[in-house]
Amino acid sequence: MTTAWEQAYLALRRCLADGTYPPGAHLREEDLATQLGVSRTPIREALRRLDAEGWLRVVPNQGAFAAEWSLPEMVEIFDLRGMLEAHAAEHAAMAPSPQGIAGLRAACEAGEAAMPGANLAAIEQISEANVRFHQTLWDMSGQHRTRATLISLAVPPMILRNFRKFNDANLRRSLAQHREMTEAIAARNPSWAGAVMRAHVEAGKAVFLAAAVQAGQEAA
Amino acid sequence: MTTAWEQAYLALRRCLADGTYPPGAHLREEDLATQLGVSRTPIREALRRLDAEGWLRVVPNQGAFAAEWSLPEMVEIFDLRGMLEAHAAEHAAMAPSPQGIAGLRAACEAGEAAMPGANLAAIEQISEANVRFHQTLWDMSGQHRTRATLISLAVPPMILRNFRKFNDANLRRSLAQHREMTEAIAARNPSWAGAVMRAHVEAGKAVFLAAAVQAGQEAA
DNA sequence: AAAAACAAGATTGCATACACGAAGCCTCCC
DNA sequence: GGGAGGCTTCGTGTATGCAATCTTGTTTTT
Repeated sequence: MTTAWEQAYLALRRCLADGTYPPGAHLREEDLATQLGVSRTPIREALRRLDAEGWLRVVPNQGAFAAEWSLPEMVEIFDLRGMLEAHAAEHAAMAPSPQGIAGLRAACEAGEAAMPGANLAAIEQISEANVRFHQTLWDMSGQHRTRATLISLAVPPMILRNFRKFNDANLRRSLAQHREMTEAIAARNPSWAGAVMRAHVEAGKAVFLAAAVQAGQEAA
Repeated sequence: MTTAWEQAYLALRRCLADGTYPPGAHLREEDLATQLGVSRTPIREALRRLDAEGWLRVVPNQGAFAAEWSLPEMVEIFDLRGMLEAHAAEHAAMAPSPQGIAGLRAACEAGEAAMPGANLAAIEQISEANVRFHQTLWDMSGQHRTRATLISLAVPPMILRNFRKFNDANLRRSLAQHREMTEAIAARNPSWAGAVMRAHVEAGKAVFLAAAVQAGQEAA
């Protein structure tokens, strides 16, 4: 059995990722404690970690507020993600393990098997395979601080949330890029792998920005 | 007054940075609590945050162990620092504020005034001006997540510790690069500023690696 | 003699209780 | 009528206590 604070951490992170707690929401320790069936102590430790990772902001004597993601900040995170993921991809391509390559291929296949992403369940499956692909690559790189930084930038939930904005063409391109990265890594070609990763992240940023512009026009 | 856990966090981080707690050391909550004059609760919250930031590892039911900084990990941090600082320099050069440029110039002058760095006091003054230069640049960039990431990578203490390894030529080059970056930013030339910053960090990495190799030979 | 089992000590995990600080509201004064 | 000051209430910050778990040293068995 894992610790209570870790369970709370995972549960809260899930709620923050899927929008159960909307941006700006005030999370009260007592409520969370009764809701998860534990005391405030493990809740507080989970909140501290979520704060360190950027999921929420803990203001002294005021409590925790779900993070608000401004547009410039999202752009900044996409830029950082591009640099860090390309760095990880380059290192993964230097000395890839057979198991790592097998993991990447499995994630590719899991995503492709769910195409076309017509229904919600298929989208969820592709999203999950998508996150697994990137995390496998981070592990393969052996760059632990890079991986920790990507997690602290809340990249996994960003990937998940942004993925829902992908149309069929976006999904196909994303899966094709995963395939190409796998090939580049198997060929031990760091600059190829890094270049595809940079393009991959930039493509995701473009989808995000297009959706943001559209949302802004609808609001006006 | 800030909270007790934050004070504990800062105190522990300082001790981890300056080697008071050597890599691999087992940090007992009770000891830290009595040592800092607080109870275990704020200590635990500080340890959780330090764990999230990679300063130590908390193993369930076993406690916290100071992180071991291997040579490959230091190289990784230098690489990440190069990317992130170059990103910050590029953004600082896009729309530099007059106060920001004045701050960079002041940091340059403070460092140059202490040359040649013969005695320890002069080295400390240059180090301090050095850290101030970089932090001013981070603020100018407007890239908050980049700044937060650099701090979480423990870059400021790394700069301070590495600076003691600089000889006279290294110091002169470092100060000259600060001057050049200031000029590039004042000229609103992002790629120039970014290129100098990349060189600046690589030069620091080279000094660090040379010292590490020498230390390794002496140990053998 | 070596390995396994056991017991005692130590240390962490979590719950509870109390203290401190902040936000909102009412009252009082100008 | 408006604003300032104090009070009340809610929520967080910290301390303490107990239970669970791990470590370690010793003993017993093979």
